[in-house]
Amino acid sequence: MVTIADVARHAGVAPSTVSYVLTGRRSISSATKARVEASVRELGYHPHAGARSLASNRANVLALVLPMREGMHMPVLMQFVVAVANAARRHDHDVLLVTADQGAAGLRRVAGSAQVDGLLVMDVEMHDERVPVLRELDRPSVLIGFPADAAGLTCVDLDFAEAGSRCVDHLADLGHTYVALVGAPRAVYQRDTGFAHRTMAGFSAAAMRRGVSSTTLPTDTDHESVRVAITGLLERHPTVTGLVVHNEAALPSVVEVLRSLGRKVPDDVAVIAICPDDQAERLMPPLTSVAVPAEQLGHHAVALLMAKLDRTPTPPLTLLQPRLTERASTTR
Amino acid sequence: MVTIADVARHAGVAPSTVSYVLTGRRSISSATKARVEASVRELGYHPHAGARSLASNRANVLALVLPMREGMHMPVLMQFVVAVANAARRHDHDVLLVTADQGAAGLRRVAGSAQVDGLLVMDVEMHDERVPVLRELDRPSVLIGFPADAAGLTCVDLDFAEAGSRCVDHLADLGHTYVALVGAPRAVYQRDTGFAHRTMAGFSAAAMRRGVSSTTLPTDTDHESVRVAITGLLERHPTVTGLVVHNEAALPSVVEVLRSLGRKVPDDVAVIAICPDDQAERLMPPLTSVAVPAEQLGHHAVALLMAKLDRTPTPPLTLLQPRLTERASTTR
DNA sequence: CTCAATAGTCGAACGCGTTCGACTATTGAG
DNA sequence: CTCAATAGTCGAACGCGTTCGACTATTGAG
Repeated sequence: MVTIADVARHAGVAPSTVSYVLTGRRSISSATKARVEASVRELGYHPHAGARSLASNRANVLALVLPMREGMHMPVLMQFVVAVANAARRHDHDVLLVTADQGAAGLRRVAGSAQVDGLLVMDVEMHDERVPVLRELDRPSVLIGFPADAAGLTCVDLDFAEAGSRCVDHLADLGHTYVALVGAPRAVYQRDTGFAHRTMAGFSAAAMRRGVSSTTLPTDTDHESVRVAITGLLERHPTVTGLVVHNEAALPSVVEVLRSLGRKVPDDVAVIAICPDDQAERLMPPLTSVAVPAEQLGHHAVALLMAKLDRTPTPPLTLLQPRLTERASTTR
Repeated sequence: MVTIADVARHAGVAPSTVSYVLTGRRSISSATKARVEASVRELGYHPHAGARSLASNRANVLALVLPMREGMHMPVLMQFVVAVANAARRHDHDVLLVTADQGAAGLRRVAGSAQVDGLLVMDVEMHDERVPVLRELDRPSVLIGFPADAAGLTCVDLDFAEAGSRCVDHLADLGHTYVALVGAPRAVYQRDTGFAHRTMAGFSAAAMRRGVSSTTLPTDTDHESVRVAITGLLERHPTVTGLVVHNEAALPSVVEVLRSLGRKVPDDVAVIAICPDDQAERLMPPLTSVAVPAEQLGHHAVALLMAKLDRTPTPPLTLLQPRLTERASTTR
């Protein structure tokens, strides 16, 4: 293994000089800098991460804490993970995975051992056992999603209330007077998942504001449950002409059930989904949708965490604005 | 921050004794051990990861190298990532993410800086630029999937040839005499992705062996492409009565196109998918399927890598056997 | 031209674990 | 009972970077 001493010898300078070239913490003459950089390249030198972390008190690693529960929508999750890893690299940091089932102890472990400089916590719930732990850690963190009590924390998320509201506005603009929200499985609401609640709140508030009638129903993801739910919905509320679906996994079934009931999309029923664009595009007809901007969220979360590491002040709460894309499921 | 010296002082022993209690590398009297462990708990001591890595030459971190290209199936990927992270924890290791776009340089960086003890490389292609790099690294690695030249490497994967073959056998057992493989997008075959080729080879070989006619076609994932492909297939080969679909993203569209063409599943056309169970269950009718055992693959890959770290001999090639689950799409 | 400030470089100390050799006390074989 | 082997513990050295203080050479202000 090549050490900084080898590089120093090769370049004819002191080890500390090599360090200053690499970290840029003191000015170095351009001649020396060039010589050292050539030696680094020639010897294939990579600083020992452990030694660096020990000496500098910086690991250049961020923890990415994955969601607690199953039933998360995998594609969005994965997009997010990749976005975070890439954004971190652009800031010269790596990403260490901490999975759900390690719980709060996992956070204490990676922070306590100085394995990471900061933490990114995904899919935070309203009453999340990890939130108080984050507060007591000596390392900065950024939450994706936000808990009931966000005091002293930095949170970032899609503005789901605005997403729900935007969907209703779009339908109201098209002349619909009775709209329904086909939501996440009941369990998601029961465990107080913030984003599901916020979508619903935005949806209902916009319906009030626009003077359109509205109803909401939680929906499981298996085909039979969706069939029962949608059939029941249209029986109880026969004049509903617009659906907002905030349940990625149930989406294909919703479309299929409408067809089997003889309801044409968009002529009889207009449909808007809150889901990734590629999924909306793949269905028949392609669905008007509001996308969860996983990549943008990931980048933003990393940027906030890096700012906190630099002790730059950061806003406690960032809400990304949703983007609605019109497709065939709402325009006749 | 609490150090080993603090713990030693608190327990009234030498730092080295604390180290021996924690690592178990020398025998310690149970009285001393208990006292040290109590001090560790009381002080909330976590060994500094960098110092440990520097002193012991072991980071207790594995690199997980994500796939090179887009178009991977996200849910399976994510399942795999989580399975790897959990399995690694059970062996007292953490997982560092290395994304595709870092390429071979990323592997050199994390290995060269001693940030990781070993590497897990996902979705290896037949001619993968990362393979020669893995060979020259001084750290062990395990590949998921396998390249054309696997000499000196350890690989693990689902036996996709057997998966393709199992599907044909199932259809042949049910009396089908003409079967088609609806495969991945053409691009996947063009870039020599091993698993797609192997499924096709197993499919074709089994058809020969069983004396059933067969055809294969690559398929893009958007609805329109699937419609064109399936319609064309059934026009050119009107007596095809069994489809094997190895393309998760196209699956909903395949089912939908068959319906729109008036072909009943399973009465007119039987369908078997190679896809995760939950997806097969969610479609209508639920599909007979061969699952990609992401979790099992993840565990196995980690177990192999840990064995290599312990210098235990490991088989160069491990193929996990596929499991076929019968559902409504093949039984009348 | 003088003196303070800055640029550039070095050497030593330090960060926090693990490991090695040495030592004492205990155990067990004969 | 003796002596070798083992169990248990300690202290020092070590791993490899970064950072601090010190020093020299150079620059720039007046």
